Amino acid sequence: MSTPTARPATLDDVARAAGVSRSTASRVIAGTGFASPAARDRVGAAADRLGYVPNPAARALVRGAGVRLVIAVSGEDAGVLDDPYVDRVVGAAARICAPHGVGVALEWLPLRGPNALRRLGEDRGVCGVVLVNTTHPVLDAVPARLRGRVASIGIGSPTVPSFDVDNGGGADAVLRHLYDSGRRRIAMVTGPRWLTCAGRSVAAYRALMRSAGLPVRLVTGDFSAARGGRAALETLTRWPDTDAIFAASDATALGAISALRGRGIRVPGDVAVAGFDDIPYAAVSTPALTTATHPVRRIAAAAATAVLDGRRVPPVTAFPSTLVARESA
Amino acid sequence: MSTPTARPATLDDVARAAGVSRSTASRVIAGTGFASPAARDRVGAAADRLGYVPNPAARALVRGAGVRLVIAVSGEDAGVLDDPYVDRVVGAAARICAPHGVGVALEWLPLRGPNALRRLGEDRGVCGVVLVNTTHPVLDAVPARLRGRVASIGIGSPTVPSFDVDNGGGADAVLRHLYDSGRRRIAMVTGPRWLTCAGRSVAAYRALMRSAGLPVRLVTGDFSAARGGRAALETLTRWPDTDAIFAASDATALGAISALRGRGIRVPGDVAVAGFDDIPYAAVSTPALTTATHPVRRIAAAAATAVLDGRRVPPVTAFPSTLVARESA
DNA sequence: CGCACACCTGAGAGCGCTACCACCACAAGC
DNA sequence: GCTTGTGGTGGTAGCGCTCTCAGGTGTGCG
Repeated sequence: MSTPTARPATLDDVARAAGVSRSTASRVIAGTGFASPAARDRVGAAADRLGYVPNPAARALVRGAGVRLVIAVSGEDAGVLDDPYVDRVVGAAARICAPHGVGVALEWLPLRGPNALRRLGEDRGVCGVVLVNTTHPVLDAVPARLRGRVASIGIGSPTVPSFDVDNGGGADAVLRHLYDSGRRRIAMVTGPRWLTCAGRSVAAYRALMRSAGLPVRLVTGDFSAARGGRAALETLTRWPDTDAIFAASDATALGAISALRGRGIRVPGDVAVAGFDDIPYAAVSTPALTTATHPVRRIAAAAATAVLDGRRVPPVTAFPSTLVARESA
Repeated sequence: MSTPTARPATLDDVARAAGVSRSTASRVIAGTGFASPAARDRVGAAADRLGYVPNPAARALVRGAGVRLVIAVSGEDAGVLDDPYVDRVVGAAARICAPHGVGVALEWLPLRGPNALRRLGEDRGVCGVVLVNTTHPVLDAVPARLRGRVASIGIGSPTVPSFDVDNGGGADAVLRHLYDSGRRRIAMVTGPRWLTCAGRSVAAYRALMRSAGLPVRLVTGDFSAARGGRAALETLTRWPDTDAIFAASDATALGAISALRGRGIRVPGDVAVAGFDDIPYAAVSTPALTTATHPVRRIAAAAATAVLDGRRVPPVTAFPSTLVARESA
């Protein structure tokens, strides 16, 4: 019923208890190779009885596998690791990894210096890397050992599969909603300029403005609420007749609404504001935020799964984004 | 400058390159035992040149150390893992663990069945556990192998150190603010009933109400926005003259404000609403949320550090919580 | 009857590392 | 001279597991 000693059971203990060799026990536990039903039953029973859990370190050592999945986040400085978005990615990945006996580590990957991935390549403890907000130089410098064990949330490359929300589709849905509700002077507060994947929504914005014959009004943001507030004010200063702001993130939108309210500008009365992400607080903000969904957890889980499985996956997986029309636009 | 082969360098490679034995190289790298300055220099140089990174699996195997820190979250069901609060804990822990070559895994620890920790005790891959929202039965069933390698965010026990925000102090600061601004019919929406640590703020509420001779109006919540909205409405139904609601979390407060607004009740005009946590969105909500700080990341980082170091720490570490007075109360 | 070909099993090497132990050189003390 | 350190070093046994390889026991077939 319980382990005789304080020491956790090893495969040897299980084999002895089941009356088979370590090899056979290993085969049964790992589910590889041949094993008679009888042996299978006895080993299974012994493992249960002793509460046997394989030692992932030993397993990783002999298989050369690694025990750690690294979430590598690029950005200006290590402060990007303090982002709620990054937290959600890490949380979702940590949940996926747990049953595999794999842990998740969070590191900042500087934009300069493509050698950062090299260190992770040398570290045999690393079984895979999920890149977040990365850039092409990084994608092009994947060490040989990590080939096929890297996924990217955002842009990808021929060798690194990409997982992301359909930025263009989501932006398009929001912008059309803005247009359909009569807005004609629509400005956009973007994500950081260096972030290529954020460019998709900007492209959708430009395309729609052009096809509708409307002016393009772009202000660079960084996904943060603080920057969103400043960007909204800047927008109204440069183009006072703006009647709608599309923010690249909900945080930005919330910051914009707050700043606008501080200036006595009504939302959505004077200016409609829409975001992107549909964070949990979007539904209970005042006014309730109109936005497009961004299934961060599902994206992160898919990226982690791809790395863990090491299977071939399509080069690009885009998760659909749908409009959530509430009150702010 | 670079590894000659595609295979990452091993300690043997370093030793050979430095012209010393593997033992000496190990001593220098691990920083244990004697080593002459000359040997130290040569090994260090060789390690740099080869880009040597120790294999954490091998190290863990021989030291019997474990490579994974498990964040074990208790709650009604596995859905608690989807909480932004949990995400922040995991993010902060993952950041602390990365330099140690340790990964973080996220698991749900059912409230029933104290044997859940037993499995983690049998798993030699687990180097420590951080309990979140746990209960006494779990704390009293720590397996021998994990003794001294468990920390709790929330309540602790004689053997498991506790790290938490000063719930009582934070609640007290918010409630006094409510009282000082003239509110006299103050209701509270609590956290889940089974969560003992949440009881501290309830105790502070009861104490203040009693000493001020005010009526106690308690409604049970669960920290969520949805429940917060329903709880606020319930409060106003049961006690229509309520002029302030203290919510045990910002999400709850935001939900309450949203629901109140839906009923045409003005915040803070008719009812003041205050939260607890000071989440990033509290500053940009409408009205800006009055709340008390809750340094989740610092708490999680401290808990992870304690587990990683394995050093003795004080049984209780309470992080101060301060009032952030904004518009909602 | 022998031979191929399943299916199944156990011995044993070895993944990369640390830690124990034996050893060596040299200095100090009787 | 011999002992007793003291600082430094290398040999080597394993940590717990997987996986290859050499067998060993059946069945079907020429």
